[in-house]
Amino acid sequence: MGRAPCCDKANVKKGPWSPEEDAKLKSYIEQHGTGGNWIALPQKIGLKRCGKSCRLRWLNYLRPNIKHGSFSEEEDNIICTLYVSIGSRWSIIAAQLPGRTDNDIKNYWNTRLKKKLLAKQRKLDQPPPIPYCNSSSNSSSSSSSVPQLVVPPAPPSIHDYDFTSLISSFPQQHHLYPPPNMYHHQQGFESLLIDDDLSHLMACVVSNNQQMEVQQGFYGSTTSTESTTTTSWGPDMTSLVNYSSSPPPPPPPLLYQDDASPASRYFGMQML
DNA sequence: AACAAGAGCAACCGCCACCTT
DNA sequence: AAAGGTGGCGGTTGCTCTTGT
Repeated sequence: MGRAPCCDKANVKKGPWSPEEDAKLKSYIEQHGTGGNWIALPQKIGLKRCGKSCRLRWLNYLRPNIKHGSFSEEEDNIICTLYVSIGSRWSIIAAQLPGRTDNDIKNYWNTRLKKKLLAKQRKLDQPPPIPYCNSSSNSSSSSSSVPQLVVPPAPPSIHDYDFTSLISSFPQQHHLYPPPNMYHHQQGFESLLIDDDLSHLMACVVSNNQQMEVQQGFYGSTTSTESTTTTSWGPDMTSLVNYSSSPPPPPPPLLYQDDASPASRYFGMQML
């Protein structure tokens, strides 16, 4: 059975709102509130609009203290930082920017900020190659603790993301969420860890059998002669890395302070 | 001046979670 | 427990304005 529409589509006006409609809606809500029922509201005030449309118009345009106009550098940084850590959770991002709506931020990201970041990244010099460790390689059989380096056929460029500038823009407290960003998705990464001096990178990938594997390497200015190591999680983290069909549910956001240990400075994984 | 392409943004659509009955 | 109603959200669309040719 199909879902009943929230309103009579045939008798509902669509498209841009007129100043009269705005005035009606604004005046009513300011005097009476929404009454807790957006669907019934348009009939009450004689608007031929869908209740959802009224809600959207109020939240995104009419409600007091809405901030219109260009975004500041600080707002840019907050949006970028949160996008990297939580993805396109626009309502959560909007909650960190008083006066901005999720729609505004979403539009801003899609039309400008994304391009701005890409342009910034293109300006970066050719980065040094990232050493990769193939976790399936037989590195443990070697007497040396230095594993064999494997150059992937098509090495993903971590420099597709400007982590340095993103991390430098972090506020005092850091929100941690598991969702990967666009880059992670493209490369199959589930999460990334970068330590304090930005020289070491740890990436979690999910292999075909849905086992999570860890690759660790060096990043940035560290000399390419440094080795990488295959890492396995400690036993207390097994539940995080051994799942059979679907990723674990996202934990609530965590906070850590700037003086937290380097190991805690990571994206996407909850510290245990 | 006219047209095309691109950018910006308001609004819509459809899905999902939660609540109520 | 199941079904229906509503709010909330993210993705997408399409209109308008600006810029380039």
